Amino acid sequence: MKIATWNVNSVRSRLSHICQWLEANPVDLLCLQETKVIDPDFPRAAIEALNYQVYIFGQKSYNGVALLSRSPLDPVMLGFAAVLGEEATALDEQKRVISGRLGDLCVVNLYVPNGSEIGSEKYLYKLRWLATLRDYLKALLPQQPHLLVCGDFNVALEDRDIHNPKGREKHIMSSDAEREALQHSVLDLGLIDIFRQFNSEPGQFSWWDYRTAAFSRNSGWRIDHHYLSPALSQTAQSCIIDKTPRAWEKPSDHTPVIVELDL
DNA sequence: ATGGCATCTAACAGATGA
Repeated sequence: MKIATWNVNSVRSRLSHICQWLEANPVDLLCLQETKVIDPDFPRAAIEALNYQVYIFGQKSYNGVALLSRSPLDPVMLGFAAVLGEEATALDEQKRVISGRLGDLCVVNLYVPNGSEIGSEKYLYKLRWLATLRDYLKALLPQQPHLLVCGDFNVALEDRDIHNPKGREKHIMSSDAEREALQHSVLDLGLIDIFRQFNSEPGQFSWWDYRTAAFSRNSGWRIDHHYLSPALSQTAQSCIIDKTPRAWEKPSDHTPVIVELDL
Protein backbone atom coordinates (compact mmCIF):
# COMPACT_ATOMS: atom_id res chain seq x y z
CA MET A 1 0.00 0.00 0.00
CA LYS A 2 1.27 3.46 -0.92
CA ILE A 3 0.22 6.70 0.72
CA ALA A 4 1.35 10.15 -0.44
CA THR A 5 1.18 13.66 1.00
CA TRP A 6 1.29 16.78 -1.19
CA ASN A 7 0.68 20.45 -0.49
CA VAL A 8 -0.66 21.48 -3.90
CA ASN A 9 -1.07 25.24 -3.28
CA SER A 10 -4.59 25.39 -4.79
CA VAL A 11 -6.29 22.24 -6.05
CA ARG A 12 -7.89 24.15 -8.93
CA SER A 13 -4.63 25.67 -10.15
CA ARG A 14 -2.91 22.29 -9.80
CA LEU A 15 -5.63 19.94 -11.06
CA SER A 16 -3.78 18.88 -14.20
CA HIS A 17 -0.62 18.17 -12.17
CA ILE A 18 -2.56 16.13 -9.62
CA CYS A 19 -4.20 14.04 -12.35
CA GLN A 20 -0.96 13.60 -14.27
CA TRP A 21 0.86 12.57 -11.13
CA LEU A 22 -1.85 10.11 -10.04
CA GLU A 23 -1.89 8.45 -13.44
CA ALA A 24 1.86 7.87 -13.20
CA ASN A 25 1.73 7.11 -9.46
CA PRO A 26 -1.54 5.33 -8.66
CA VAL A 27 -1.10 5.48 -4.89
CA ASP A 28 -3.81 4.02 -2.67
CA LEU A 29 -4.30 7.30 -0.83
CA LEU A 30 -3.26 10.87 -1.64
CA CYS A 31 -3.44 13.46 1.15
CA LEU A 32 -3.73 17.04 -0.10
CA GLN A 33 -3.15 20.32 1.72
CA GLU A 34 -3.87 23.94 0.77
CA THR A 35 -6.75 23.10 -1.55
CA LYS A 36 -7.95 26.73 -1.15
CA VAL A 37 -11.52 26.08 -2.24
CA ILE A 38 -14.97 25.73 -0.71
CA ASP A 39 -16.42 22.23 -0.88
CA PRO A 40 -19.03 22.86 -3.63
CA ASP A 41 -16.28 24.14 -5.94
CA PHE A 42 -13.80 21.28 -5.37
CA PRO A 43 -12.95 19.69 -8.76
CA ARG A 44 -14.36 16.36 -7.66
CA ALA A 45 -15.33 14.91 -11.06
CA ALA A 46 -11.82 14.94 -12.53
CA ILE A 47 -10.51 12.99 -9.51
CA GLU A 48 -13.42 10.57 -9.47
CA ALA A 49 -12.80 9.88 -13.16
CA LEU A 50 -9.45 8.41 -12.07
CA ASN A 51 -11.33 6.04 -9.75
CA TYR A 52 -10.59 7.87 -6.52
CA GLN A 53 -13.07 8.59 -3.75
CA VAL A 54 -12.94 12.24 -2.68
CA TYR A 55 -13.23 13.44 0.93
CA ILE A 56 -12.83 17.16 1.57
CA PHE A 57 -12.70 19.75 4.32
CA GLY A 58 -12.31 23.10 2.58
CA GLN A 59 -12.73 26.83 3.04
CA LYS A 60 -12.61 29.95 0.91
CA SER A 61 -9.17 31.16 -0.28
CA TYR A 62 -7.00 29.57 2.40
CA ASN A 63 -6.07 26.21 3.91
CA GLY A 64 -8.28 23.23 3.04
CA VAL A 65 -7.40 19.52 3.17
CA ALA A 66 -8.57 16.47 1.22
CA LEU A 67 -8.21 12.69 1.10
CA LEU A 68 -8.26 10.97 -2.30
CA SER A 69 -8.61 7.22 -1.87
CA ARG A 70 -8.90 4.22 -4.18
CA SER A 71 -11.05 2.45 -1.57
CA PRO A 72 -13.80 4.03 0.52
CA LEU A 73 -12.76 5.44 3.90
CA ASP A 74 -14.98 4.82 6.89
CA PRO A 75 -15.29 6.78 9.03
CA VAL A 76 -13.95 10.14 7.84
CA MET A 77 -13.34 12.67 10.62
CA LEU A 78 -13.30 16.40 9.94
CA GLY A 79 -11.33 18.75 12.16
CA PHE A 80 -10.04 18.40 15.70
CA ALA A 81 -13.58 18.46 17.06
CA ALA A 82 -14.42 15.05 15.57
CA VAL A 83 -12.13 13.58 18.23
CA LEU A 84 -11.82 16.31 20.88
CA GLY A 85 -15.39 17.61 20.89
CA GLU A 86 -16.80 21.07 21.45
CA GLU A 87 -13.78 22.82 22.96
CA ALA A 88 -11.78 22.28 19.76
CA THR A 89 -14.30 23.88 17.39
CA ALA A 90 -12.58 27.31 17.45
CA LEU A 91 -9.41 25.86 15.90
CA ASP A 92 -11.53 24.16 13.22
CA GLU A 93 -12.56 27.48 11.67
CA GLN A 94 -9.37 27.04 9.66
CA LYS A 95 -9.73 23.76 7.77
CA ARG A 96 -6.51 21.92 8.48
CA VAL A 97 -7.39 18.42 9.71
CA ILE A 98 -9.05 15.45 7.96
CA SER A 99 -8.68 11.82 8.98
CA GLY A 100 -9.98 8.57 7.61
CA ARG A 101 -9.96 4.89 8.34
CA LEU A 102 -8.91 2.36 5.72
CA GLY A 103 -9.30 -1.14 7.15
CA ASP A 104 -7.30 -1.17 10.38
CA LEU A 105 -5.18 1.78 9.24
CA CYS A 106 -6.03 5.30 10.44
CA VAL A 107 -4.61 8.17 8.38
CA VAL A 108 -4.44 11.74 9.72
CA ASN A 109 -3.84 14.46 7.11
CA LEU A 110 -2.64 17.81 8.50
CA TYR A 111 -1.87 21.30 7.32
CA VAL A 112 0.01 22.86 10.21
CA PRO A 113 -0.20 26.68 10.36
CA ASN A 114 2.69 28.57 8.82
CA GLY A 115 3.22 31.01 11.67
CA SER A 116 4.16 34.04 9.56
CA GLU A 117 6.83 35.59 11.81
CA ILE A 118 8.37 34.57 15.11
CA GLY A 119 6.47 36.21 17.95
CA SER A 120 3.49 37.21 15.78
CA GLU A 121 -0.14 36.41 16.53
CA LYS A 122 0.01 33.70 13.82
CA TYR A 123 3.11 32.20 15.40
CA LEU A 124 1.36 31.90 18.76
CA TYR A 125 -1.60 30.35 16.94
CA LYS A 126 0.75 27.77 15.39
CA LEU A 127 2.10 26.81 18.81
CA ARG A 128 -1.41 26.58 20.28
CA TRP A 129 -2.51 24.51 17.30
CA LEU A 130 0.38 22.07 17.78
CA ALA A 131 -0.51 21.74 21.48
CA THR A 132 -4.05 20.76 20.47
CA LEU A 133 -2.61 18.31 17.94
CA ARG A 134 -0.95 16.50 20.85
CA ASP A 135 -4.33 16.07 22.56
CA TYR A 136 -5.86 14.89 19.28
CA LEU A 137 -3.19 12.26 18.57
CA LYS A 138 -3.05 11.16 22.17
CA ALA A 139 -6.78 10.47 22.07
CA LEU A 140 -6.52 8.55 18.77
CA LEU A 141 -3.48 6.40 19.51
CA PRO A 142 -4.99 3.95 22.02
CA GLN A 143 -7.80 3.13 19.57
CA GLN A 144 -5.61 3.10 16.46
CA PRO A 145 -2.46 0.97 16.75
CA HIS A 146 -1.87 1.45 13.01
CA LEU A 147 -1.73 5.24 12.88
CA LEU A 148 -0.18 7.32 10.09
CA VAL A 149 0.06 11.10 10.54
CA CYS A 150 1.16 12.98 7.44
CA GLY A 151 1.00 16.40 5.87
CA ASP A 152 2.67 19.79 5.66
CA PHE A 153 4.10 20.38 9.14
CA ASN A 154 5.72 23.73 8.38
CA VAL A 155 8.57 22.76 10.70
CA ALA A 156 12.04 21.44 9.82
CA LEU A 157 12.97 19.16 12.69
CA GLU A 158 16.74 19.20 12.28
CA ASP A 159 19.47 21.26 10.66
CA ARG A 160 20.01 18.58 8.00
CA ASP A 161 16.43 19.31 6.86
CA ILE A 162 17.36 22.88 5.79
CA HIS A 163 19.61 23.87 2.88
CA ASN A 164 21.27 26.55 5.01
CA PRO A 165 20.66 26.27 8.75
CA LYS A 166 22.59 29.46 9.54
CA GLY A 167 20.32 31.79 11.49
CA ARG A 168 17.64 29.12 11.71
CA GLU A 169 16.72 30.12 15.30
CA LYS A 170 15.29 33.38 13.97
CA HIS A 171 13.54 31.81 10.97
CA ILE A 172 9.96 30.64 10.86
CA MET A 173 9.75 26.80 10.61
CA SER A 174 13.04 26.23 12.45
CA SER A 175 12.85 28.18 15.70
CA ASP A 176 13.46 26.23 18.90
CA ALA A 177 9.86 26.68 20.08
CA GLU A 178 8.45 25.24 16.82
CA ARG A 179 10.81 22.26 16.89
CA GLU A 180 10.02 21.62 20.54
CA ALA A 181 6.29 21.85 19.84
CA LEU A 182 6.48 19.27 17.04
CA GLN A 183 8.71 17.05 19.16
CA HIS A 184 6.29 17.22 22.08
CA SER A 185 3.09 16.86 20.05
CA VAL A 186 4.14 14.08 17.68
CA LEU A 187 7.51 12.40 18.32
CA ASP A 188 7.16 12.19 22.09
CA LEU A 189 3.98 10.15 21.59
CA GLY A 190 6.17 7.48 19.99
CA LEU A 191 5.41 8.39 16.38
CA ILE A 192 8.35 7.99 13.99
CA ASP A 193 9.49 10.33 11.20
CA ILE A 194 9.69 7.43 8.78
CA PHE A 195 11.67 9.20 6.02
CA ARG A 196 14.72 9.19 8.31
CA GLN A 197 14.46 5.41 8.76
CA PHE A 198 15.49 5.12 5.12
CA ASN A 199 17.56 8.21 4.35
CA SER A 200 19.89 10.05 6.73
CA GLU A 201 21.43 12.37 4.12
CA PRO A 202 21.16 16.17 4.20
CA GLY A 203 19.84 17.92 1.07
CA GLN A 204 16.56 15.96 1.09
CA PHE A 205 13.78 18.51 0.71
CA SER A 206 10.04 18.66 0.02
CA TRP A 207 9.56 22.44 -0.35
CA TRP A 208 11.46 25.08 -2.31
CA ASP A 209 10.63 28.80 -2.29
CA TYR A 210 9.21 30.11 -5.56
CA ARG A 211 11.53 33.09 -5.25
CA THR A 212 15.29 33.16 -5.87
CA ALA A 213 15.21 30.07 -8.13
CA ALA A 214 15.38 27.94 -5.00
CA PHE A 215 14.52 24.64 -6.72
CA SER A 216 17.25 24.84 -9.34
CA ARG A 217 19.77 25.45 -6.53
CA ASN A 218 18.13 22.82 -4.27
CA SER A 219 17.71 25.50 -1.61
CA GLY A 220 14.86 23.74 0.10
CA TRP A 221 13.40 22.53 3.36
CA ARG A 222 12.04 19.15 4.42
CA ILE A 223 8.73 20.14 6.02
CA ASP A 224 6.34 17.48 4.62
CA HIS A 225 6.44 14.34 6.73
CA HIS A 226 4.98 10.91 7.42
CA TYR A 227 4.87 9.87 11.08
CA LEU A 228 4.07 6.23 11.85
CA SER A 229 3.03 4.56 15.08
CA PRO A 230 5.54 1.95 16.31
CA ALA A 231 3.42 -1.02 15.19
CA LEU A 232 2.86 0.52 11.76
CA SER A 233 6.52 1.46 11.33
CA GLN A 234 7.33 -2.27 11.29
CA THR A 235 5.47 -2.50 7.99
CA ALA A 236 7.25 0.42 6.25
CA GLN A 237 9.08 -0.58 3.05
CA SER A 238 10.24 2.82 1.76
CA CYS A 239 9.69 6.55 2.01
CA ILE A 240 10.70 8.73 -0.92
CA ILE A 241 10.38 12.33 -2.03
CA ASP A 242 9.28 12.62 -5.67
CA LYS A 243 10.80 15.84 -7.00
CA THR A 244 9.38 15.28 -10.48
CA PRO A 245 6.28 17.52 -10.29
CA ARG A 246 8.26 20.39 -8.75
CA ALA A 247 10.03 20.69 -12.13
CA TRP A 248 6.80 20.93 -14.13
CA GLU A 249 5.37 24.15 -15.56
CA LYS A 250 3.64 26.31 -12.89
CA PRO A 251 4.25 23.85 -10.05
CA SER A 252 3.25 23.80 -6.43
CA ASP A 253 6.13 24.92 -4.23
CA HIS A 254 5.89 21.52 -2.48
CA THR A 255 6.40 18.05 -3.96
CA PRO A 256 4.88 14.68 -3.01
CA VAL A 257 6.32 12.41 -0.31
CA ILE A 258 5.30 8.73 -0.59
CA VAL A 259 5.45 6.00 2.01
CA GLU A 260 5.08 2.32 1.11
CA LEU A 261 3.62 -0.07 3.68
CA ASP A 262 3.51 -3.85 3.61
CA LEU A 263 -0.20 -3.92 4.34
C1' DA B 1 17.22 45.84 4.87
C1' DT B 2 14.16 44.54 1.28
C1' DG B 3 12.16 41.82 -2.08
C1' DG B 4 12.38 37.83 -4.95
C1' DC B 5 7.10 34.56 -6.61
C1' DA B 6 2.51 32.56 -6.59
C1' DT B 7 -2.39 32.31 -5.25
C1' DC B 8 -6.52 34.14 -3.58
C1' DT B 9 -10.46 37.82 -3.79
C1' DA B 10 -12.08 40.88 -6.81
C1' DA B 11 -10.20 46.53 -4.47
C1' DC B 12 -6.39 46.16 -10.68
C1' DA B 13 -3.82 46.32 -4.55
C1' DG B 14 -3.55 43.72 -0.25
C1' DA B 15 -3.31 39.37 2.45
C1' DT B 16 -1.07 35.10 2.89
C1' DG B 17 2.19 31.75 2.33
C1' DA B 18 7.12 29.62 4.08
